[in-house]
Amino acid sequence: MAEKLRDQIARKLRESIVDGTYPPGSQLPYITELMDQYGAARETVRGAVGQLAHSGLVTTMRGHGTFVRDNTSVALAYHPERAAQLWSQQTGEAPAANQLVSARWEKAGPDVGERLSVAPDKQVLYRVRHHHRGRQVVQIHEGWIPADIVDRVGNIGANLDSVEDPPEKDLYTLMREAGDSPSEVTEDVLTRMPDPDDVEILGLPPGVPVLMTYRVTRDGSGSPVETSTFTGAGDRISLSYTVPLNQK
Amino acid sequence: MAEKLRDQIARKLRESIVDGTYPPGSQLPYITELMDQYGAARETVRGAVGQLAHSGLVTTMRGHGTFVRDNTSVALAYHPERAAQLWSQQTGEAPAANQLVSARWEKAGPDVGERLSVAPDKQVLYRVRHHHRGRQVVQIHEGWIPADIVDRVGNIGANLDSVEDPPEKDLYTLMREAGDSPSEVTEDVLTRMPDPDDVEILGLPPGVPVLMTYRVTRDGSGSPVETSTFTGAGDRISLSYTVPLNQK
DNA sequence: GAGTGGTCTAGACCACCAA
DNA sequence: TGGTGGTCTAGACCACTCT
Repeated sequence: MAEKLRDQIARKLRESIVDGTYPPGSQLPYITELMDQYGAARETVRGAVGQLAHSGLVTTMRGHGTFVRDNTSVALAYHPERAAQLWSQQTGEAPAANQLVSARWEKAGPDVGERLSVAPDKQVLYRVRHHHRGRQVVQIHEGWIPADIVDRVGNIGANLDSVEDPPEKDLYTLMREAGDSPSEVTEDVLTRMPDPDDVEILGLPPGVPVLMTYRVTRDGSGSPVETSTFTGAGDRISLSYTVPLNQK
Repeated sequence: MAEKLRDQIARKLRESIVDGTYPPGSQLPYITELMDQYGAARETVRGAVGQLAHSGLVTTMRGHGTFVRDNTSVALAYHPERAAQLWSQQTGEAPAANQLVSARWEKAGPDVGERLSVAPDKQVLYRVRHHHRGRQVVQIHEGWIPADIVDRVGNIGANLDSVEDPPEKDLYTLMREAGDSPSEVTEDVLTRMPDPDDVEILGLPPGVPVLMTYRVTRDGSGSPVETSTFTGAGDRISLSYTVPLNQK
């Protein structure tokens, strides 16, 4: 079967982008020009451009035109080993800001309960943080801590009433001081398209997926002391892991 | 400003999906029914359903209807520590198959050269593998090995002519036997939307991103012995990392 | 005001599937 | 054969930006 007109337009535009005819930041022909060029109707051309937009290749700006997106810079890298400051820029800039958005007690529920090895009806401290870079949120951090850990660590509770997150000691340091030393983290990484809430909070353009990280932190005896879910903006986040290999 | 009709239809359908009115696997109303229900034109309804499809929530099947996708099972997990067998199913099934697709000598180029710490014009062995689960490819593995490593390891070359990948010793084992023991891997994880090639090879439905993993394997002295790029199907792949934390 | 992309329509025709 | 979703059209009107 013949190639659809819309797919053909999209393919040729895509080829022109990857071969450098339209470098990052440059402007694609106007929709009206593409209509003339391919003898296609408006909605057909828009469908073709829409394919590129949903692939994250271009961005459309009403009143201006269509522009090639620059996807070369995924600046922020997350290293689990450095949970203390959580963020390090690959360029060596300062860590990203870290804002506490909400904190409350709730039941663990089946998912979090399994990750923390506690019963689903146990109370856990649920906290949400937004990691910023400039004014933009680049990652949503949801964390759950069992009640007995909170009791021992104690001053986590001080954060409950403060929305502004001071440069306090991080959770891992507090846990060590309380005797619940975290010694190992396991992180499962997945990807998916964002839901409307993610788009809203992270300010995601079309065609950008999110990185999901499910973390469980354990103490020396293997008992979970904390679990977290991270939702990162796919165009601004990368994760970095360094793992030793078992020698033969 | 009023909510667009298309967005309104999409939002209500989305809400009906998440609240269980349309559970995974169930069928959404036909386009013609939604046209009547909302008094909207065909293309408007299709745009709304298209939003859900691009979010990975539903799948449309010509001649049948629109169905809610089941995204609960991301069965395959990748553990870098177990590079020997590369894949382990969370359910404990056998590792996925591993097919050598191509192998050839080429110049490292700037990107691979930097990752391997060799000059861009140095020759490297470039190999492509497809990781299968059943008949489907779930991950594309591109690997680059410097010429001097290949010389010492030697029998990597045996794979050059074979398209079927026998259950041979894996690369890490061969390297250890040759004295180039890999002792550490660094993996950078990103996500993006697939390009048409990815869609073709991985058989990706609309609205599914890919997981990109950039790996560098180093020996005991910190010299790179291998680098790889993994492109994983976002609906069938997860990565799993376990990292020890530095004790205070 | 002129030009951009965004929304929406009513209708035609095509490709695929089941009975 | 009848119903499904997919493609494409020609045209109207809207929202936004710059001059």
